[in-house]
Amino acid sequence: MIAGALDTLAPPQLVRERAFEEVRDAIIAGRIAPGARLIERELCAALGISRASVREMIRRLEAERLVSVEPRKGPTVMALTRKDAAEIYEVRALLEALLIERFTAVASGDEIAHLERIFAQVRAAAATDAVSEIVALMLRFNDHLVDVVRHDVARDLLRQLNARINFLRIRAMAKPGRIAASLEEIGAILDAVRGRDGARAGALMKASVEHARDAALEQLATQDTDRPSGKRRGSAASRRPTDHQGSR
Amino acid sequence: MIAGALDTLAPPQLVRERAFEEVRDAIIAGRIAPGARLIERELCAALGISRASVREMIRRLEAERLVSVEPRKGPTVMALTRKDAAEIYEVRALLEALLIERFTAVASGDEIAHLERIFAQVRAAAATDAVSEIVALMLRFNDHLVDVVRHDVARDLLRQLNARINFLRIRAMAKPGRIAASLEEIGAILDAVRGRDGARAGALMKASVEHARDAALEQLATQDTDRPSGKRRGSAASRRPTDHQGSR
DNA sequence: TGCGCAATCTTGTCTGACAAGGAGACAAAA
DNA sequence: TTTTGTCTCCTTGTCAGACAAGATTGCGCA
Repeated sequence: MIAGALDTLAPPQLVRERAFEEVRDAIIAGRIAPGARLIERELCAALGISRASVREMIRRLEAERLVSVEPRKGPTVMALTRKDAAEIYEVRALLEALLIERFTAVASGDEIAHLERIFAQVRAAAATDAVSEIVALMLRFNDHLVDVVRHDVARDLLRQLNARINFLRIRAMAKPGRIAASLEEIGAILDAVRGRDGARAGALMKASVEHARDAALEQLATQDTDRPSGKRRGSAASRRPTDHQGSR
Repeated sequence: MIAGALDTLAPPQLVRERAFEEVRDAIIAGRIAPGARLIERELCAALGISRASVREMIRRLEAERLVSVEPRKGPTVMALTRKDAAEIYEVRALLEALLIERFTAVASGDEIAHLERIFAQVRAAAATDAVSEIVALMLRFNDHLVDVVRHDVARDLLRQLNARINFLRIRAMAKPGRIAASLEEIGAILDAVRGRDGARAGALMKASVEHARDAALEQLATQDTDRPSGKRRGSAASRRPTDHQGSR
């Protein structure tokens, strides 16, 4: 039996896939500003691919709500409204609570130890104030939960939601005191996990994400204009041209 | 000032949009069998559109998990595994509980009355055993909740999840006794809503969806093969050709 | 019966084309 | 000066056709 000794071969990367990942990453990292238009020609030139492939990629960005497309106007990078952000955090709270609760019920000692190892990395990153590093590690924390719990649906949904708020999470985490609060909350969650108290771990997780939401909304409060209501256009970022320089 | 007197015009229906809706409806209604391959050329012919449009539509079906695409093999209609179904119901339970709880907190008397009117329609349909009618009305029940609560994120996610399990819901609802049980549960939920007891309404909703899940899984238990594991192909439906006859 | 190879499909990608909707510039009219 | 009409340019939506390379299938052969 060879199974286990070899990894399955990575399927040949399709042009449209790589293009999607490239643009998605640029959007969630904020390298393309919210509100910026994505013009097919420019994408073709920047990525070196044909319009057909660009358009297929855009359909996917659209379905994942990373861009919004108005017919005959083309896609613009989605600008997160305050309301969207609040809703995403709410759903995240539910899903992550579910995951940690399940995890507490089914994880082996090793798996819990691995979770704690990730937490240690988060703390290490926190010591250096590497904010986006911290957020990235917290995503790995999540990944471990879904890996263990094997909840594909929750994983997909969280991936989608996290992509939309990634930038906001980083901004929120940069708030003074936020890192320390986060660490403490996660510590408490891990205590509950160690004590195999799933209900408690779930409740703590839910509360933790809701705190994160509050911090994020405060960040947004200063300069966000709730609903992009009808007529008004050109709110700062939206007329800036797309910015591809960051991508290889 | 004219604003407010007029509604914004509906955007012109794009070919790719109509095609998407057509195929999506065929899939969720089961007119195209799970596992069936969707061949581009056949879709072009059946829908009377070009390959480019077909391919853009497929990207969206893919993102919504209605088809799964393997590179260079093309899309096949997603076959719901037992595990997927269980997970979808779990997330649905969380989201719908959230919605009914919010609804209970914010709904006006009129809005509650409208919910009860929809429930009356469900009961009417139940009297005639029109199973798919019942499920459709229950979706409208949901729609009313999200309309009132205005939770766009939850609405999107539920729409996506419901599309994937629609067919299963219908099958589960056909089980003897299931309709009566459902009606009773919804009745209890409405009582809680009327009494403005959000926590109770949420808990009842969660339990109700979980009951539905159990019924659905029983339906699936009889003939489902959990994971489509690697090599094995051609499990009954998957070699059946696509079936477009139902669509205009 | 089982295997290997060639013929046939099918997908992935590119190119080029064209109609029609949107946006901005500019001139004419009130 | 503000409003309206017109023109031009840009961009999207859609189509047709082409071709390489990976998948399938069926057939002949052992």
